[in-house]
Amino acid sequence: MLFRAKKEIAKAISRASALAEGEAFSSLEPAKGGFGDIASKAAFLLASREKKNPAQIAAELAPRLKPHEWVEKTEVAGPYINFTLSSRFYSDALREILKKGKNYGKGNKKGKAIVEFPSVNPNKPWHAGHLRNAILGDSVSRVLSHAGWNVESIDYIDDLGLQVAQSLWGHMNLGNRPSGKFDHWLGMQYVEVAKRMETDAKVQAEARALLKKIEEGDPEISKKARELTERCVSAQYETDFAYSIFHTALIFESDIVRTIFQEGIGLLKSSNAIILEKEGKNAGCWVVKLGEKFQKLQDPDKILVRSDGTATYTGKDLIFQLWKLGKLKGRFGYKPFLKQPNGKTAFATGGKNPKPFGNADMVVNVIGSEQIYPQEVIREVLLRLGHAKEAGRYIHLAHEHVVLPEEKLSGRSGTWKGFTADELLEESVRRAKEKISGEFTEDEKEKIARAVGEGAIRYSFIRTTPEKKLVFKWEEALSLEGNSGPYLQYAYVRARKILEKAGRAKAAPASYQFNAEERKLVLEMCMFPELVEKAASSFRPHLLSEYSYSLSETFSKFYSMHHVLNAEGGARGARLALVKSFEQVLGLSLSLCGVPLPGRM
RNA sequence: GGGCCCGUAGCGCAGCCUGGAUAGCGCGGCAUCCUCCUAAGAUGUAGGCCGUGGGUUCAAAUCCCACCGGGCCCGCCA
Repeated sequence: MLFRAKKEIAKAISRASALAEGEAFSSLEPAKGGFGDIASKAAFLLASREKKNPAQIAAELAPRLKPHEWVEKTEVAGPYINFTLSSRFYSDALREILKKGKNYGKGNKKGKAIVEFPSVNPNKPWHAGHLRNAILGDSVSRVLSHAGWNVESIDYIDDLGLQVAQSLWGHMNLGNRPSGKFDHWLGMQYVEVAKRMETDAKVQAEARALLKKIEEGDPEISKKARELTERCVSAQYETDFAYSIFHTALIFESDIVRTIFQEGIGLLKSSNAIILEKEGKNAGCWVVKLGEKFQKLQDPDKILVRSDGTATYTGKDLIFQLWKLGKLKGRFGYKPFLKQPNGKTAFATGGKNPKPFGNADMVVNVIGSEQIYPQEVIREVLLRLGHAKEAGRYIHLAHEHVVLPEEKLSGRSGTWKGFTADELLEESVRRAKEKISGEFTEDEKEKIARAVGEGAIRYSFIRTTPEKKLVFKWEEALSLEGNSGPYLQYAYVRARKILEKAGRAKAAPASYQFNAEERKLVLEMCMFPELVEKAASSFRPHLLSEYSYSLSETFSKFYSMHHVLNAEGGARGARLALVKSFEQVLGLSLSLCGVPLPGRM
């Protein structure tokens, strides 16, 4: 609706000036406080072209504009031409938002996108850092989906790493009587094994031997390792679910090795993207010669296949990415793995059922920024394999890490203890519960605190841009006031409460004259579709958390200044329509950020 | 040696892609507002050479260059 209004204004400007409609359209921006609703910078453009004073041009141009019934006022302020939208526009806009309901801001169909996150090693609980990755990945999935992509959220389970071998060693030698949540218990045991490995050569040798057996597919050891990792992953996913983070499929590395590895290696070797090094320090390895594009690297050759025939991490990842992009014929067999609270089953490889997963038009990998270089290598190989289009849609969504004020979060040394995703949520819920005043049953309190506690964390983790390091402080992460998740939830609940008491909401009467606070609220709701598109195309869900906050702020102000239920005449109907659409839009926006909607607060 | 990211109020952040009207927000400080759709709220106020120095431009927090601080990367580890 706002788009159409801008289109109309652009048309009018174009008709009255030398600007093309497209230029006129891009000269439009939201007007700043007190200057109407939409501002045009067209005069600047014309001024530089005609070598005239922009203010003068604006003054001449404005009176000749005959926009549309949606514009009620055209004013000049220096070089700016400011448009004030009419009440007619506002009532039309409200009607449209209400009509579209859950589909408001929904984009056109765009193909399939695979989003990969968080790929945590399956031998420890998630800590705050993994949580940031997962929240980012889940939010991006939600946003892309609303923007029109068919999204598959995929988790890569590295069940062949040394970490798993170490945990298996611990399981076999340090006792296997888990207590408490399995991933926590296993994680603590891993810390112990890692410590021993540093000092005890025997432990190291035995763990390495186990790793070899796992990699070779030794029937007994592989089975044990798989059981261990699946059990750990199941425990990790309880955390996943507690934060409303969901997946389509879990791909185990052991299944990658079994199913597509040889084919992938073969494809690479037969291409001219990588070559077999005959001599020098990399003799016997298959490498990508990065010399041309990565000139200043200390070593411009990246090894993908070692001289013993095994693939490096980047080599394996490359093959997996080729599968995601539909470049390999091999297909995984799946089994239902976990029933998720959103009603959808998460599948895991290692079963017998075929599934149409993979073969994506776009790949988004949510991985720490320390992996920028290997991710670039993969993109470069895609290019050399002739997949230019795919390389363009191979996105590394790089993010910085969560650090503690004094140290880093480390799986091996156990600094995560006290900062696991589970402990964060528990503490957050506890703080939320403490704050609940009103008369609620214990059960209701628990429900509210769950939603608020979860919302506080999801919001605080998503609101900072991914490229910024996040120093974890309890007070900030779990903030319940001001710019925080609960603030948004509170605004939502207030709107809901009004609607519950009001009965059926009707459309705004066409003749109603909207006041300043009402206009601001509608205008902001009109921006939602544009925001969804922008957040999706830039892979920045924090744009939507910021939007949600701003929208809630506008609503809170409206709420404190104008009554709805006991408003007189047309105002009641108009405001109810306004509140109803606010509840819809904020609800949508919050669900895209993964902030749960509480029933009451 | 080279590359990437960050640097905006006491603290935590948004804005930078796509340059324009007084640089926004939260916490903390101070001062107000609950007989009224729940105050997890609203209002006001103090607080900023937008890291530094150059350049481009009619116009720079925003674009370009150099530098300074902090983090990360350049492995036959993952």
